[in-house]
Amino acid sequence: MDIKRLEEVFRQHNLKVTPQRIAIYQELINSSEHPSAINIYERIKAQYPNISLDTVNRTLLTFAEIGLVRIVEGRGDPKRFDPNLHPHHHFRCIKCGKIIDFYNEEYDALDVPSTLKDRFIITSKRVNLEGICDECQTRSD
Amino acid sequence: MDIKRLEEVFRQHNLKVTPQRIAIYQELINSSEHPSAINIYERIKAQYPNISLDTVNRTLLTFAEIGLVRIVEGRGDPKRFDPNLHPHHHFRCIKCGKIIDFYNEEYDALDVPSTLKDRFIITSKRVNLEGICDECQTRSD
DNA sequence: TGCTAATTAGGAGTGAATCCTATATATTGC
DNA sequence: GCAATATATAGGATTCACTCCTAATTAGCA
Ligand SMILES: [Mn+2]
Ligand SMILES: [Mn+2]
Ligand SMILES: [Zn+2]
Ligand SMILES: [Zn+2]
Repeated sequence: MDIKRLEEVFRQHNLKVTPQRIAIYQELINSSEHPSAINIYERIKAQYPNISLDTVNRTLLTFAEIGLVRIVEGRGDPKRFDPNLHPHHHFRCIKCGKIIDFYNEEYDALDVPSTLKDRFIITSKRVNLEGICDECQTRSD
Repeated sequence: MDIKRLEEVFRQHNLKVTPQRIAIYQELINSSEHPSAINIYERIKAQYPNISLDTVNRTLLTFAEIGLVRIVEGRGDPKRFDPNLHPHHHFRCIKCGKIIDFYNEEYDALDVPSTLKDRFIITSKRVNLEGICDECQTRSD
């Protein structure tokens, strides 16, 4: 998503176009490891030495609210953010915490059981795999 | 799982059989809403007024390590624990945080893509649905 | 029954997230 | 462009969920 389009999205949601918001989004799409708010905060300080963690965090949560990013599913540790809105799934390493995207049409096409569809509004369906990544297997040999 | 079997499991893992461990496990299987450590702590204080949160938390994490419970996947808020080890999946309400079990053989039978199987050791495969539960739909009408 | 290593209670410490509020700024209407 | 104003931000305080520390307790074993 280019900046023009990003600014449009902000305006569509009555969010002011601020340099901080743009920088935070850019930092997020420039990283592929599903960073946390603090990751983004540390990196963005090079550009904006005075930015506050609260701004980064609040902004990322706002992005999640308007559907511009997703919060990755995990097991209770710091929230990690994902700017990739294409249907995809995750593998998470239980040793090092790395989260790797993968694409799979069978998973995308899974039906939601009608007992659930009838009772709930389903807004997200993801397959999450966990295990030990290649690097961690080597490391612990 | 009855207490006899639970004590066996503890011993198999060289964990001492303590009343706290048993009480924490019982409290967990008596609840179906995937409670957090603090939920369990609050409830168990009726029985053990002096139990510490650290004990509850440490014990639940130990249980997770030996595979006696699972930590539910969520979006970064307090860890929630699940004593149900049968293959099953979760629907989580994004409004009230309720987590509901469901069983689905199609989901259980999903193949892991070989590109992942070759590279990683897969220890868990779950389908997570999110959305708005029936009660929250009514409430916000 | 006594020894020893594991476990616990309770308090301190940590780190992420959130709240508070004075200041700054993007947007709107002139 | 300029002023008005509603929104957003910085920075510090606070909250909350853990996590660590250590002395006292206890389970398991000889
Ligand atoms: Mn992703
Ligand atoms: Mn469950
Ligand atoms: Zn790893
Ligand atoms: Zn709900």
